[in-house]
Amino acid sequence: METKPYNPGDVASIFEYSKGILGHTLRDFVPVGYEARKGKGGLGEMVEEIFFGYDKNSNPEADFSIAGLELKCTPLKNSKKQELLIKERLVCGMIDYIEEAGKDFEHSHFYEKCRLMLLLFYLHLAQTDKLDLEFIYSVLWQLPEKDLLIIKQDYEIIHNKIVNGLAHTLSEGDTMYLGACRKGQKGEDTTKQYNSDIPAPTRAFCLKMAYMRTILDFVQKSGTNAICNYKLPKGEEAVSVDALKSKTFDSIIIDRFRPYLGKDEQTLARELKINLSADSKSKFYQLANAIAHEGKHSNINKSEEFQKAGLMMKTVRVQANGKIREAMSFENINYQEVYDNDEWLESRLYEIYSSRFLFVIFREQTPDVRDYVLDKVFFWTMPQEDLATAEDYWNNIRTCVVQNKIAPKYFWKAADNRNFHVRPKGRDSRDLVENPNGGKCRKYCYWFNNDYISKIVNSHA
DNA sequence: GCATGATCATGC
DNA sequence: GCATGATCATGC
Repeated sequence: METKPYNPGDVASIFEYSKGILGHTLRDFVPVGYEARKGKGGLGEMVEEIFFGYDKNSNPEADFSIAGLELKCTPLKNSKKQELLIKERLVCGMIDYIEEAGKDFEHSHFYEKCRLMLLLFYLHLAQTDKLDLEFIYSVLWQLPEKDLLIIKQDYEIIHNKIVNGLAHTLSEGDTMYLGACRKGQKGEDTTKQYNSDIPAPTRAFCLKMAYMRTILDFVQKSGTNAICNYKLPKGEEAVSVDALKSKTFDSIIIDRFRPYLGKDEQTLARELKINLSADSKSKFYQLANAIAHEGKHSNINKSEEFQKAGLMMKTVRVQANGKIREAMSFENINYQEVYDNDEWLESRLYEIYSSRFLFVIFREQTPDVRDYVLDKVFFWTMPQEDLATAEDYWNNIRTCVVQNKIAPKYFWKAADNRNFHVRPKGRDSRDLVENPNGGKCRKYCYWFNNDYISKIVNSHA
């Protein structure tokens, strides 16, 4: 048997050896006359063959199966500011609905292969031969115990839908870290599912974008020599490991609100020991944050789990007449991002709108008295059909930005009644930002229309 | 009365 | 200084 420059049965040895590819492309190692593989998975196979000297023909088994290690190559991209960004969610195996229905988490393909991964981040460049892509980071990623608890809960949510013949209703927004993402030609392929005749879109297990970003964040902060298992540098934890052992993440959060349901602003402020300034525009958010975060001063949207999951808490006020007075704003449109990226599924807006939301509803008791009480709390994700509308919305925004038409008359308005609109959001009218077409322009942000929020709130008892 | 544009407190 | 999470304020 051929000797390798590393010990194929030893994780640490493989990891050490892998660092030799950093700053290089496969071209630096490729033998004369090597025939490049095609397709998306081709890069990983070529790394095994060319860099690790792995002979597929003599051993068709999984990557480094002796060491229990899964090799994954995953792309980064450069922003216009030359920052490295995650390009894609990490796909961790197609889901065969029929086969998966008979499994449990501990026997799932995901658990068996992805608990311990050697991640090789490379820089994606369009129209570039795979042999010429540069490898940037190598990280040995062992899913931390706490993440595994959440991922197991994610798996069970996905598995339940599969078993109940609801695979066609799966959505990446159903779950926290482990997602069931669409896969296949234009994301339109369907396949046979378990326990139902309804064809379901083909999907794969994946570690979602937000989770991948925290891995990249870890690598960049600790250097490529570090072996996983880390604490998120900023942001406190929302829930403890111990709590996750007996309850789901969702129920832990929801249960924190129960003792406060029906209570008004002043009572909540008193019980939560918060000094609210009367003219704060985000005082209901502050109250909700104190409840959800168990009195912690920090913003729960910045907590470890909310960040890793891309989960967002939003508060809504419902007037006594049942109407929602205010539309809901999201972050400012990053014109450069919109300008640079022409893929809806890779857009920041898609990430925001396909993420999970924790809605906290306050309801006015007496018309025009503003005596709001905490009314209800629920998790929500945007339905597929609304995401399709969101794609049109994003296409319009992108056209506006690319054609340098960054003004209200070109954007969707609330009056257009299409769920979403664009409106200013800045310190004041002189608050400007760089226009990718040159010069400066006003700040605008993404919004939900009032009636769209109404629909969401009313669909939850 | 509501859609649209304008603006604010806060925290990092 | 600026992003965040919003609400205010006015003109149609």
